[in-house]
Formats: sequence, C-alpha cells, structure tokens
Amino acid sequence: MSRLAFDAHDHHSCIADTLDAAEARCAKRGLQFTPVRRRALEILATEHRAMGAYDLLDHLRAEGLGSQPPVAYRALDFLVKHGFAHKIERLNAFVACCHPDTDHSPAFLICRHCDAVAEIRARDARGLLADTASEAGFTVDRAVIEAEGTCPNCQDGTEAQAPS
Amino acid sequence: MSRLAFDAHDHHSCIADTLDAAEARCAKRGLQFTPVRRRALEILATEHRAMGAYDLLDHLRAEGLGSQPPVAYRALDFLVKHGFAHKIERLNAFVACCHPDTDHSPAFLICRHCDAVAEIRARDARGLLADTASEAGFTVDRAVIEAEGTCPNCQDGTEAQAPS
DNA sequence: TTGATAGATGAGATAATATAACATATCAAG
DNA sequence: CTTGATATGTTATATTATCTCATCTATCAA
Repeated sequence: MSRLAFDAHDHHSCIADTLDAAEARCAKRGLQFTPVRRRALEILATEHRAMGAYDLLDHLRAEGLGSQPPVAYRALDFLVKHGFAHKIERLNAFVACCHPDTDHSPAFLICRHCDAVAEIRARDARGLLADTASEAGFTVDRAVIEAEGTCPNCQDGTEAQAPS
Repeated sequence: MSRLAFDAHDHHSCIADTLDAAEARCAKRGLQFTPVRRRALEILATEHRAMGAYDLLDHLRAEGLGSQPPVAYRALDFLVKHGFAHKIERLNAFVACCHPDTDHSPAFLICRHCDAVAEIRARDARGLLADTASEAGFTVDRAVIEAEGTCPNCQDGTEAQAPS
C-alpha cells in the first residue's frame, strides 16, 4: 500500500494525486465533479485529517461555495458514495481516501492523542469477519473497521502532540 | 458462543441472565447498580435491539425514572463503560451485551432489512487488525467492528420484515 | 455524631450532527 | 424548445450529545 498518513510524505503531490484520480474516475463514469465537490475533496485532502461536516462547511462558506449544512452533506455524500472519501463512524467525521485507484477494503487507525487518522487495508480482517458472519447465515455488504489507539508519532513518551 | 440474536431463543431467561450477571459484576467491583441503571439495562435487554438514547429515555420517562437526556446518557455511559452494553457506532445506538460473563471482543452484524443487531465474537479479526496496525507502529486500544448486511431471517425472498 | 468526600441524580440550557422539504438552476438528450 | 435528470440554494427542523450547576446519598474517617 502507499504511505500511511502517519508517515512524513510529499503532501502536495498527495493532494494533487487525489484530485487527479477523482477527476479521472468521474470522467470515466460520467459523474459531475462540480466545483463544490472538487473543493470539498481538496479541503479534506489538504487538511489531511478527519473533519466534521460543519468544519468542512466553514471552509466552503469562507469561499462563498455554500453556507448551509446540506451543501456540505451533499458534497460528502457524493464523495463517500463514489469512494473518494470515507466516513469515520466513531468520530462522525470524514477523510479523503488516500488511494482511490485501488479496489480497497479500508480500515482506519485513529490516534487518541493527536487525532490523526490513517487508512490501511484490511482485506484479511474483512475476510475473516465475512466468514464468521456467513457461519451465522449473515451476508455482509459493508463493514466498518476502526481501531483507536496510539500512533507511532505519539508513542515516544511525548504524548498529546498536535497533529502535523 | 451463546445463541445469536437472530436465532429464536428463550428471551425471558436471556433477560434474567443479563441482569443477574450485571448485578454480580457490580457487587464484585463495588459498582452501584442503581435503579435507573438497572432498568436501563433491562429495557435494552427486553427490546433486544439497538436503541437510541432518546428511545431509552422515552421508556425511562414513562416510568418516572428521569426526564432529561443526561439521565439516559449517564446510564448508558455506565453500562458501556463496564461492558454491560455496547454502542453501535454506525447507528448511534446501544444494545445490551449478550454474554457479559466472558472476556469478549465483540463485533456486530446489523441487518439492513429488519434492523436486528447480533453480537458475535471477532477475536481473530481483531488479532489480524492489531497485527496489521502494529506493522505500522500503531497500538490498538479498542476496535469498532460492525458489519452491515442481511440476516438469515431476511434472506428468504421476503425482505424488509419487522423485527421479532 | 459529625464532617468530608466521592459518586449519583435532577433540571435547564445548549451544542453538535444530520435531514426534510421545497424552490430554482443547469445541462444534456430527444 | 422542452423534457427529464441532476445539482444547488435556502429555510426549517430533527436527532444526537454535552455542559453546568444544584442537590442528594452513601461511605468512611475522626
């Protein structure tokens, strides 16, 4: 997989890649990558953390791209529906998807100290879960897998750091 | 593990077991199993589904056990904190724990059609998740694992049934 | 018995998250 | 052009959760 959000990385190109990939997928599928949607994704990617819908709305409002909650929720619905962003249920918040190209089964690592959220692949864990479920006769459509704990940057004695 | 919530079972004794186990654990740990807390757990166990805090509050209010939201949230906090109930993040709702005796790593199966929620063990899936996380230097304290899909009772052509 | 303390409850207000409902706009296809 | 589908603007409201401060209760030590 690509770099974890915990790692240092070239964030500028990471934003550009995210937007380019989204643009390409929208074109391919005939989806409208409108200014609000594009900008919403860009804000999520730039902030690089889980943002609440109202956080996002504040940004959009400051840029004249809409002032009421439905604007943010609609953009987020679109992004989540098409896999450009994910909702973190535990936080009632949203993150840009780090690798929208690949067909992925995301799980999330949420740091309690610095609030960073990293997306990882959880194919195996999902498989196991689906197996266990099917023994009970249950068919899984979608699974929420979110781990809370301490990220590598916050392990080093110095806790409760601010996010980078 | 004990029976799944999807299965038919002796619900009366299931409620009694839940309450007895909670009472015993509170006694052992010096926790106050007060009337509101006890009744809250009893309501959750009786309804046998994921209930919102305000649903629970409605029941409590009808019985004169409190009328304001904090009453319900405090009782739920207590129950969740001590493992007598769980929060389903995906639904912002709460369920009584089916087997509070055992040291368990719960995961949940949420039926989209009838809204039933079953608690299963997910020790293996959790282990895999923790392994993957630790490769990234992340230490997991707690994990939310919730699968949405179709329960065995709703597989049989006749969908969108009411919960039992 | 008294007082101190911690935990639990009561009550009012408000914060934070999310959706309903309806009007208007945009745009591509026929 | 007009129709239909999708997107946006706006107001209002629903749902979920917490803050604050006062009061009460149980326990324990002096």
